[in-house]
Amino acid sequence: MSETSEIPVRTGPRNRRIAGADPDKRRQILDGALQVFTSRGFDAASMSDIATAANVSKGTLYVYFEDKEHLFVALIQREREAQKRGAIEALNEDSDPVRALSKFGFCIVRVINDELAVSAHRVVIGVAERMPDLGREFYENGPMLGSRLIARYLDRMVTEGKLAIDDTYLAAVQFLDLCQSTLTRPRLFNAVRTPPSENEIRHVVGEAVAMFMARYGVKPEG
Amino acid sequence: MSETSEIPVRTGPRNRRIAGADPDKRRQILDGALQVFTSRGFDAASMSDIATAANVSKGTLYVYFEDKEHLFVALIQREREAQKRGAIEALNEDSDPVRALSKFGFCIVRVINDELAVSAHRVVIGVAERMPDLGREFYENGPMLGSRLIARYLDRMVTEGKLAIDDTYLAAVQFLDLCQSTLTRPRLFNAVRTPPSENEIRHVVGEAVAMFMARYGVKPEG
DNA sequence: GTCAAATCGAACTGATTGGTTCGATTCTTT
DNA sequence: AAAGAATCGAACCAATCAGTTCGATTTGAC
Repeated sequence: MSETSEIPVRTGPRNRRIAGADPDKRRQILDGALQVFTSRGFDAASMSDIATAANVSKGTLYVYFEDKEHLFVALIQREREAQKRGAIEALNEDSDPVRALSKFGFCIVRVINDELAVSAHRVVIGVAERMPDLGREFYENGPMLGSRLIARYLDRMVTEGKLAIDDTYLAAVQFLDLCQSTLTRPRLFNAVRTPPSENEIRHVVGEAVAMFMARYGVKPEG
Repeated sequence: MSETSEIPVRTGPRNRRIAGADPDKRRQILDGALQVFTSRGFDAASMSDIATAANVSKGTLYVYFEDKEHLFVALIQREREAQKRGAIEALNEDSDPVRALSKFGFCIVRVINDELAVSAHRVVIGVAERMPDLGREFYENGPMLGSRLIARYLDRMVTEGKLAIDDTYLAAVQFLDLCQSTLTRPRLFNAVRTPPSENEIRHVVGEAVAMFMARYGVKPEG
């Protein structure tokens, strides 16, 4: 499940690397696959194209990945993992909700609207009907995880009396959705071809925080 | 652009129907196409399967639609049109923002999370990279249109002094996103296989309205 | 009932693709 | 330098699929 990104460098007899176990080559293949999959989608991406894009022979491709679907899954997991790391380190432990939420919202919205991330989203959603497990896994370890992270932070703020929230998970999702209002959806549909500027993001996140505090902030006095 | 759903019944000499102009047959084909496209996605859907599902010969299929892509576009436009009609009639003219927003939110969330609508969303997003025009068109005449509708209503409420909003379009999108928090995204990724219950929808929409009013409602006094 | 046109259906074409094979080549270790 | 394994690359196979063709059959206006 998460033995994806860190493959130990296995060696065979006589201390020689085993076929399909070179992590650099693996990365190289995944990079090529990323290009092709994200620019054409799952079905229209041909294995030959991927091999070419990765500067690898088709034979080697199949030494590293047993078939197209496994390659795709491995790729998605790698990307998801990268997002996860980004998100986790973005949630700093600022004890001021406004500062913490602003910072986190900004970071995560920027990541989510990045070219590659949007493409990956599109592809996963596109195959979700035929590969429900992949869709669910991606969702649970991506968006849902981010929400849970924020929810935990909100829990703390509630016990510290800095926020008044009944359902912190719902509140977390609300916040994340607000941060993306007008930004992410048009990108998903490819109606806007470039990521939002940092200023746009800052503005929308600012409004999100304002709305969030209007609802869940504790009044200065009773 | 929107001559899609109402094709006049053209007739040829001797008052006979022209090939590929029977609206019933056209509907029949689109219905079959809907089944196949939504259950398999654009690429994996074969024209033969569609012909079978529609109870129509492949030859006839190609009489009515010049190729796979045109068929798909026609189908998406029909579905989008249906959604549009649903949304427009849902926005009643209640002068109480809480009631109006609750009603509208509920209706639109139910429509959006319906089985077919979600599938259509998935497919459009999935091909958005290769067919950007379709994606944009679908977005602008779907989600974006809904937002604009609400924005107009909000404008009115603002001039009537019932709400205090700076950017009504942003507020509209925020509201729609709030209404879907925790509901639509997992459905898109197929992490939740059934539409939310009416009670769930009511609850989330209720929270959305509460949050919206906390931010944009005018204080009773002061 | 007749006749023309629409539809059927079933075979066919040409192109693409996932996946395999295998001898030639390049690394890497000793 | 020599061997042994990974990699290359280019041909190859079987399957699938978009789109076409055409004679047989149905339909509907007269």
